[in-house]
Amino acid sequence: MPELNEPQCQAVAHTRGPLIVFAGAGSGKTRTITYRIANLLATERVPPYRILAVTFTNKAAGEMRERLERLAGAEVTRDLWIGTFHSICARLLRRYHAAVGLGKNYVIYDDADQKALVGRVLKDMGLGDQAYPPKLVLSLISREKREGYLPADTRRAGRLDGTHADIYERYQDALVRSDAADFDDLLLYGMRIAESDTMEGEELRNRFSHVLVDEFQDTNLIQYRLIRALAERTRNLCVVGDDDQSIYRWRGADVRLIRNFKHDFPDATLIKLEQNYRSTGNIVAAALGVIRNAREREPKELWTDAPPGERVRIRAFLDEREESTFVATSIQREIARGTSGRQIAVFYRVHAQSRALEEALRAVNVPYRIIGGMKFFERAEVKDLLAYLRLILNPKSDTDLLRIINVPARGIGDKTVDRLLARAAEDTTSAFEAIDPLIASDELGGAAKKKLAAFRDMIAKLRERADALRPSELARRVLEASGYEAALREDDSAEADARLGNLEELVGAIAEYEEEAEEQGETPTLAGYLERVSLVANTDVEAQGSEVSLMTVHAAKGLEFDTVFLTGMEETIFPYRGVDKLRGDSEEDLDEERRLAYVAITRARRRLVISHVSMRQLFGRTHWLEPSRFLDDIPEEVAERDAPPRSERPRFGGDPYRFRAFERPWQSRPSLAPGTRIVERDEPVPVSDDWDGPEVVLRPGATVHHATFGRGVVESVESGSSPTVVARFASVGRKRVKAQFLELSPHSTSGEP
DNA sequence: ATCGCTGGTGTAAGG
DNA sequence: CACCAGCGAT
Repeated sequence: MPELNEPQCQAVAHTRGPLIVFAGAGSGKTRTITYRIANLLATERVPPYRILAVTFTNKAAGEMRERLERLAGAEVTRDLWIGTFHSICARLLRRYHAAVGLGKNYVIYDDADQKALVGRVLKDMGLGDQAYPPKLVLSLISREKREGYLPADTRRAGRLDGTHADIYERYQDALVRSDAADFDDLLLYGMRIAESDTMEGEELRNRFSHVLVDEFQDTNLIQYRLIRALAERTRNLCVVGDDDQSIYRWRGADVRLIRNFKHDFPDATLIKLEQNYRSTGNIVAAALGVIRNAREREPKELWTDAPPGERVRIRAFLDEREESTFVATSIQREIARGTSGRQIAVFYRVHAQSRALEEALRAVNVPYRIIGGMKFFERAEVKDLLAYLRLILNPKSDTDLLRIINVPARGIGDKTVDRLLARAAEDTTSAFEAIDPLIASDELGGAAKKKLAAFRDMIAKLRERADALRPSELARRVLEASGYEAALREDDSAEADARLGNLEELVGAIAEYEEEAEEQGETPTLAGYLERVSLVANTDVEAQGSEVSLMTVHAAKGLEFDTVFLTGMEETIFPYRGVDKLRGDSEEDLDEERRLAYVAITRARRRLVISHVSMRQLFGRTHWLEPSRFLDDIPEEVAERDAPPRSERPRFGGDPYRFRAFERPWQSRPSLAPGTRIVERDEPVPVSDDWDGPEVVLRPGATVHHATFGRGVVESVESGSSPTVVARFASVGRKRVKAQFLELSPHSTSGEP
């Protein structure tokens, strides 16, 4: 295998027994994995259906399948088991659903469904939102599940206080009665079956001869137990990952699993892929500078043969508008020089940062795509149609029924719904099943009975047709029969138009699924489509044509681009410091932020531009922010900076803002202190020069605030060592004041209102 | 039953 | 700032 280096070859050639591969960023990991599977198929003659490969995203699964198709042919790859933990488990549960008490047509509840469900449980129990915030409750429940505890286990182990244990139990009961599973259930159920002493468990443990897990550093305990059980018999378990890129601790991933793999499998072969083929020397050096300071690391060192390339650019701006404009115009310039937008990405730590970037890109007509963020499948109308479809398939799903029973409005109000739920609770049935008995009772008025019956008949009728119709056709009938489409057509707002468009798109997507399924020789089914929809991540889409990609750093994992803009490199943003007091900034949290920065940097092939701002609008308030500490870890010789590292820079305002920003972010609005250079410029992009202090753009038209005079508008500026402005104040008229006594109002530099 | 307002509240990352 | 629950008005 001439295209592989020595350790890569070893990994490919390894066919028996446990194997752990530490694969550094850009070390040819995907190539190695695909070759290894191809080798198992071709040389070892392992039947494809005996190989299981777990990837982190559906997209990664698709890419791996494609690559293997080229190496081994489509007939072979079709039978391989490749997918995310969740999709693999969903697939297993299609077969083994009865073993965990699920029905054949069980539905998968997403976050919103979970929230609705737990909300109902809390209401039933008479618990207030303040004492038991649904989000917190759900995170506790999720933690229990991720550590393998169902309600009875939690209670036995005394892991939660009585009330929380009760909530958990009720919540889980409701799920079971709805014939539904949440994301954690998929994994937990899969693991339980795989470990169980039953026929099904036995069958599962004998099913695969080779198990491979990619991105193993982001695996949680349940996932680990699952694959360990699946590989138990042959012990042909290969895990691939990089502890330096472990960034999902918050959702239960345990980096110790990769670090301690050798404890569980002492005979495991250990291979390290340390040569980076992706990035320039300077980018690799920058990444190493940042990750070197992580406290715990598996000993290894990324290196490269590549020439240094250009320096990593570090740019400072006043606010996110300037930053975004700079990013947008830089991209525009780069595209003008011939780079495809598809080779360019903009990263940010939190979704909220995307807004300013979008505006700036739109202003210069650069096409872009947001990866992740508000998802298509989270739109109300899309969820509504899917809820109809799910209810048709699974009448027990109360969450779906409650979502659409009065959408569009059909005169079934809260009172009626409450009675329906009460009846369902009394009979321990689903809400749908409670419709008939409720109508038969005398609890309702004639009008309500009629409307309920009409709803029941509509769903029942659709259900009768469900098997005979193609899913996309059924979806169309739903829109018709429910009056949903008609209601939107009535409404002539642009919003209603957009919703109709989205519904059309959804029907189109279902039709697309049908074609794909048929191509693979499968029968398209509603259940099949719904499962797929539940499991696609919003990050699974990619940019098309010449679109620039915008995404969070988390979504960037596993991707690479010629040019990367890493924005918002400020303390509080990156490393992120929530206003949430429960989550402090433990060393572990900080380490994970550091690894996240490492992931971001290592995505870039040729050019890396890092930016940070002095003030940023967050949660509706202006925050004054310090440059990220991670910038200090990038070696001087590989960087080209606007401003010197924090340690060498005088603090302006005199106070340690980073600290203040953390404690009371929105109250720390320092004035423009001495040492701040005031510049007058029309060009919104600061240029780097020999200035080594903070820089603020202040020009006529800017709105400022003075402690005594209040709000004012700048008329002229005199820059210099003691910058002074003439401003007109609402209270006292025109005054000449030193800039250090002024506060700058957000966005005032634009000169717009 | 539905609309529309307001005031209080929360504000990371994703399968 | 954006969202939503809760409320009063229609």
